[in-house]
Amino acid sequence: MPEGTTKPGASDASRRLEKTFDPASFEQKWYRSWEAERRFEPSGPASSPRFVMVIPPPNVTGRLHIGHALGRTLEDVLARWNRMRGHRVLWVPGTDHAGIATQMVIERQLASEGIDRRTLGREGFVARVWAWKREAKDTIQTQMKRLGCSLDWSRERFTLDPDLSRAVRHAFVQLYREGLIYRGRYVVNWCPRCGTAVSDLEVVHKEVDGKIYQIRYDVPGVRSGAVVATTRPETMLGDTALAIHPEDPRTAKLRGKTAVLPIVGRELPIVEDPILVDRAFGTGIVKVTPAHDANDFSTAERHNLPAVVVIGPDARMTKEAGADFAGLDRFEARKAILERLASENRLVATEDHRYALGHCQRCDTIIEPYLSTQWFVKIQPLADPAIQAVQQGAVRFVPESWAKTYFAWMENIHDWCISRQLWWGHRIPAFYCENGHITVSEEDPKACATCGLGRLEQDPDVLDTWFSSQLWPFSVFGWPEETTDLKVFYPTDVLVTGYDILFFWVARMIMAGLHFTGKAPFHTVHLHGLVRVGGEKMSKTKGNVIDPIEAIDEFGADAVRFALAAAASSGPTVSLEKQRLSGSRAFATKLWNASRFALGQFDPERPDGTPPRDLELPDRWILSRLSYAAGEVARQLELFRFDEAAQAIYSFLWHELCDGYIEMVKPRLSGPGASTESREAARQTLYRCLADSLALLHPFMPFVTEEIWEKVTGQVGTLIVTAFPRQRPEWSDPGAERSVEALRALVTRVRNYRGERSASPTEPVELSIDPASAPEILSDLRNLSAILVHLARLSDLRFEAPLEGATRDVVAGAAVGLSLPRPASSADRSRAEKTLSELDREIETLSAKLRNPSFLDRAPAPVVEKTRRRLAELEQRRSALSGATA
RNA sequence: AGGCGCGUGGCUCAGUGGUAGAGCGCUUCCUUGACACGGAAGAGGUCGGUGGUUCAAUUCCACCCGCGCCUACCA
Repeated sequence: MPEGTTKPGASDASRRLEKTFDPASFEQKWYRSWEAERRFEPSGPASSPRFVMVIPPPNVTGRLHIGHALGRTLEDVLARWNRMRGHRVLWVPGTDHAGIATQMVIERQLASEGIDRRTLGREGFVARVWAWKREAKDTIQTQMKRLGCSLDWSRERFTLDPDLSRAVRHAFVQLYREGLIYRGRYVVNWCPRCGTAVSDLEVVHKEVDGKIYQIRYDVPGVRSGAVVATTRPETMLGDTALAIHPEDPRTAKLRGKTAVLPIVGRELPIVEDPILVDRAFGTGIVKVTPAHDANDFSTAERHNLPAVVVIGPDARMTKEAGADFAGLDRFEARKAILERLASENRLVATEDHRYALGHCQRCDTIIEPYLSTQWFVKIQPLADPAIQAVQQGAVRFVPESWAKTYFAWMENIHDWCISRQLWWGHRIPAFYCENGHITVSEEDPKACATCGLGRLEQDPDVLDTWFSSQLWPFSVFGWPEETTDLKVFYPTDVLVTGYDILFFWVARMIMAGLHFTGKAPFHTVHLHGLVRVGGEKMSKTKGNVIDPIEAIDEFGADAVRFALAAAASSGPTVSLEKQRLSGSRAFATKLWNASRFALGQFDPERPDGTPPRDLELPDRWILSRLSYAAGEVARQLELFRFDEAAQAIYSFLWHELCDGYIEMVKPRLSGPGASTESREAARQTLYRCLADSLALLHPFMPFVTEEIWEKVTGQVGTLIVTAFPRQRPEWSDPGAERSVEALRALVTRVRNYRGERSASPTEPVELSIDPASAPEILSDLRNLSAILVHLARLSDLRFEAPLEGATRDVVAGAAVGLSLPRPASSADRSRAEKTLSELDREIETLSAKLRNPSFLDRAPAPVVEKTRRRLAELEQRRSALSGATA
């Protein structure tokens, strides 16, 4: 096959598209072009509205997954759409150091080399992480460029950059001085494997099947002693009291007594505590282990009880646990203690028990509540304004149902443990002198602020990674400096992210933004769903992971983007199947081929897309539909309904433009009988539809639309800044829509009739339209008769009452007769009878309704009227059809 | 335990107080000068169950069943 057989006048290669659609051949070219033309930087007059987003900075732990691709696609759709509607758009890129997650990645790497991070030392280890970070950042950047993200790379940031680190330090110092950061000894969530404290949010609760043990403690003076229940017998070595409810008659005899801790022999006061003890549960007696349970810790504070740490940071029993158990792992200790209790006859009962147990979000190790000195943010004073901001509408969630979840969490929020016993992150700016004083300051202090001692040591710990992420919407612009960028681009407009980090990040950004800048960091939060495949979370073990780059290689970036946007409904899951990807690629191919056809019509002179005055019915119809589609895309995008917006442009382009309009006008474009004026009207209309479709689709499929745009308009790389098409009231033409829809219905009816009569598509069918029917569309139908004959492949079309023997029907209000030059078979007749009985059923339903007095009485008049009309239509069809079969 | 959400054709999902929609898949036909990653026609659903409100419920309410997710200090 000779490539590109030339048609007369079609020799200009710049106006031709290759026969095969190959996205890889142009994607990178266009991204480089946009970058070179600095299209991703905010531009346009300062008076035009701005649209600002910050990227949720991906962790520098590795590669982006398909979930990132979803979020970035939605953001890019918004960025490109707003750019095209004339906004000054800024979308800030960057990455997150992701303290614990990244440190773990490197530790795993080291482990595979047989190295422990401690042998490298803190500096050596951190240097190694930095080297990794540079690599990971490049990978991530390349991935986002492949996806087409129109991020302003000149403003790229990293949470450990010097200026962002300064923001972190400033925020810490400010909160400390305001009394909103404090240091203290409390029970925190401790991961023994990671060797660090974690926040409540980093603990994943999972149901486990375990046992609950009842243990008898001796109580001098009470023969039966005290039986307590526990799921964690190993912690009993750290008991410092028993607790009962002050109003529980069952345990009244224990009041004021002292119990003896088995094995250890320690005397335990029996305290009365209505908060800790639930009268309705178990024996009504609770063991109090202040060092290993947060509730017990606060109980101990209320009653002035000591805390004994019996499990160390490595989850092994401490010296305090006694010589028999010290050094044992916590679960080995449990076994040993149970054996001892059993041998002492103190184990009263062992029952199966299902309960929730905290696991480390990162490594799945069972979390140990651990008494240690940590830094905390006092959160209530920050949470209150953040609650109000959402209540008062300064920040809104889309979908709005997330506000409920937000409130529920914010209203029961606990202080935030922000210190981490890690090496990778922002070091806590607290310095200790030998006298135990703390100096907190933005610059490294030379001497203790309290006693002036010169020898200071900085706190070895780092901050929770989210402490810096919460500052992201303003730290990227140079806060706390009053930079120009901060003034111009903050607060931002929209934040797009998955709902899984609503608490981790979104809520904290709102709190931090309000506290540090006095402004909510964005007015709208769009929370999208999580990507699932076949209803399941993607996981490497299930082998259903879709890698975005592999998908782009296979289907093209535009198809990946379109599939993601089209799948992004308002629900909590975004279901992505491979078939969706191939379906989106087919759509891109369809656009490609339709454009090839159109380009063939635009020679030798390129139309300018100005529809002439003497438009014909199909032209007016498609422009009316185009205008509607343009309005619909914008309306849906306003609502963050990316799926509906994608659907609107999809069905216009494929079903109306390609299947409808192009097929209707082919004879006018290339047929011998068409007049120059008629051809010109079709060319201009086709050009307008194609150019506007490219623009409407560009936010979703930037590469292929830019590629075709060049061929269609002759402009290179300008689609990205072309005005987004708007709904045009002057193009709205309900009359043309009605007539052309009627035409399409007639064509379908004829094809359908061939099916009923088992006729081949080429068998001649005669159609007659009764001129007495449907007077309002009759003249339009006469105008459209050439198209009707062509599309329906009619052998004859007459505007007269149906002939004897024809199959009668009513289509779009017009009484028609259809006939083939051969008699109907019995099969044909039974099909017709089936249609009739279906009609009868529906007629009966409707007339029953209209016979119902309360329906007539209470239903609104338009509904009754509509029902009447529908019934009349059905009866008309019925009598037409039965006339033919009778 | 509480909260939120979901249960619609084979699959994945939209949607609405007035006799159900899309994409994919399936069946049949069509290699017609843009496109077989295509065109045409078609089959396929008591909208989880039971009650209630209503002239009318897939849509609103209650309860139940099933499935997710989030939050949670019941020893």
